[in-house]
Amino acid sequence: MDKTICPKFEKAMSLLGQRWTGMIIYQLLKGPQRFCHIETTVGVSGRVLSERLKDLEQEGIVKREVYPETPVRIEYSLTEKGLSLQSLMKEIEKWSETWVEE
Amino acid sequence: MDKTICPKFEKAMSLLGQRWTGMIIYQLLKGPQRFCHIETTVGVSGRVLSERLKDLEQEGIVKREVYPETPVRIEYSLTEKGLSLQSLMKEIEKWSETWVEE
DNA sequence: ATTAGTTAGTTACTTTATGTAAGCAAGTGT
DNA sequence: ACACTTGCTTACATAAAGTAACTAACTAAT
Repeated sequence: MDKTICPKFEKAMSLLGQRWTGMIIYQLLKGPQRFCHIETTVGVSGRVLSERLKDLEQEGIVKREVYPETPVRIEYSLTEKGLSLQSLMKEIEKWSETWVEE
Repeated sequence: MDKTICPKFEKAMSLLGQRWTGMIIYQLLKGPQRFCHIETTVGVSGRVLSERLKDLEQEGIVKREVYPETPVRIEYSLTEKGLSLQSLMKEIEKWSETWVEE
């Protein structure tokens, strides 16, 4: 029984284990989308969504692109690093299908 | 682009996406262990650990066993449902090794 | 018999995170 | 000028988490 926990794992967990972060990534795996669409589908408040997207951008997981249309369109999408979380999300999906009851 | 999110996935996420929950499960995958050992290795406060262990027991993920020795020994371990999270944890580990820098 | 030490918590209080709802900037449409 | 859009931010209220002291139940030592 090891006394210590891998710091990389710990960092990954402190990211994914944050409220809403997983749901936001899961939602973005469906394709690039704008702020208010994530807000309504995920059910997170704009205040927190804004915070999370900034964190995820900082971590290189999410990319933000501005299209100066009218009204302005800003699209959030996953980077390579973000997309690499797909198999992980699939695992959670699989687990939930087997073990979670509605 | 789907408008809705699978409720089972959502429930799994609200569990695993809770602060400390992932770390506690990860730690318990190393084997059954007692309260204060989890507390120190994971670095979670006793107050929250107590709360989480109750939730996880309720969800059927963690099992609590009392050994009336001196001083009393109480061991927490994973149930079958809890152990089934191993591959998921391995995925997070794998991802963190590839993408997280210390 | 009193004092100290053990584990597994709980309790009261403080700090941090999140929710809620209103407001703002920058633009178009009427 | 005024309403309407998106993508936020701000101020304030509530919920969650951290901290440290305390308790229960027992042993071991003084």
